[in-house]
Amino acid sequence: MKATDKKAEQNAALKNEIIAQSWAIIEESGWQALSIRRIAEAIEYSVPMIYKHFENKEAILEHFIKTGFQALAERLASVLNPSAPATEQVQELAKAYWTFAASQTKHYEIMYGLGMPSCEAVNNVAEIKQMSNVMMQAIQAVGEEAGNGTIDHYLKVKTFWSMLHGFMAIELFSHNQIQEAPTATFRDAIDSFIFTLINKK
Amino acid sequence: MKATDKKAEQNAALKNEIIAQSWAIIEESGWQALSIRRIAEAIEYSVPMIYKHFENKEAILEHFIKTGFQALAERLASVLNPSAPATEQVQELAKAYWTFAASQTKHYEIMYGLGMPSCEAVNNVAEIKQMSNVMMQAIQAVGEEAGNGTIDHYLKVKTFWSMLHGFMAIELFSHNQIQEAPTATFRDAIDSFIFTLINKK
DNA sequence: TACATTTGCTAACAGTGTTAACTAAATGTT
DNA sequence: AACATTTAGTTAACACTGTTAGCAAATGTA
Repeated sequence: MKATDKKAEQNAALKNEIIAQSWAIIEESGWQALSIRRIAEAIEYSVPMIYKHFENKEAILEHFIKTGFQALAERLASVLNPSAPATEQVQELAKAYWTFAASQTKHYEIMYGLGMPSCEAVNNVAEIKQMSNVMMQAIQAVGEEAGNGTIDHYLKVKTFWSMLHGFMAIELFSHNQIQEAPTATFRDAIDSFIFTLINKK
Repeated sequence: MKATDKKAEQNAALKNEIIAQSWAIIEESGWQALSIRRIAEAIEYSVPMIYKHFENKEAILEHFIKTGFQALAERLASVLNPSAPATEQVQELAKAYWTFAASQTKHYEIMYGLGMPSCEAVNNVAEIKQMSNVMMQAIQAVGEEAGNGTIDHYLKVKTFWSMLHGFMAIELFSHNQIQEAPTATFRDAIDSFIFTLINKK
């Protein structure tokens, strides 16, 4: 079975090459510029070879949606420091979210920019659930630390996520890019959000 | 000059027809499905006729971005009732924003979905400024009513807008549509935002 | 060596935005 | 009325796009 293994390896290698070259194109020219023929030229294979590894073009972009949310979820999880004050953790999460969107803007654009078309996949994307779990953890911790048991955590996570993405979208919309460091507006909004977690209504 | 007037009228009529048929296509199949040839078929003219009235396809979509923000700004302005309590006005604005996005989802998708490509135009779009002016008015009123002079209104408008759009985007992202009435999550978030306008820090 | 399978390609189909070059009709001028 | 000129509208092409059917060459198996 050594031969078939080698084949499988070569197969996987080509698939990785497709992914790598696709990403190179996206990084250079944006995801709108990704075309099957450009990929084919980059991997130095003919067009139909790509369809041996991906059902269609959308599947390639979906791959980047998935890895994007995966990377984001990991980044968020990595700043979750249970020994730090809970409110600080939420701030760190927000900061990490901003930094991800700012430094991986091309990735962020695919994740939300394509968005609606490939929506069926969204609810099944485990990475998104993972992300919201991380948020949930931090938000819950704030509630507990403040002795505030009346919070609807699910509701707050959605609000948190909406706020985070809202700022990113408007930032992209207005300036076509996201500056490196979170703005005062953003930090203020996050602080306000945290405030609503602490204070019982 | 009657003859040239008639020509101008016919010209405008065809332009309107292009817009109308384009919109019909978008409403039926989404803005991704809009193509020059489909428009040409619908207006019963040949393809190059369209280029007599619009520089390119993007210009047609940009037209809908503009009219979209115009309609949104008008809707928001129409619920601005100076004799009502200021906080209630902000709530009404948020509700109106939601209702617009829910009832004119195709329009809303073009306004933000295309977004990044045609970004240069954004800052010049007077309709967006008009929208933020309406928001500014209501937010300012809350601050005054609460005797809170420490608010940075510009900052709060941006936060407000980011929150509103953030919710719409996540709603579209998760369910591919926006339900008719604002969710409890949304109303709660808006109330929290208003809370930060009232309370001095 | 003869057959079967895999590997990869060419070439096409149907669609896209965009434009150059043309015809036919309407207009203006003598 | 006859000619010139502008205008309205067309056809047909170019250079792309995603996708796939069919074929040739290389490989593995008997």
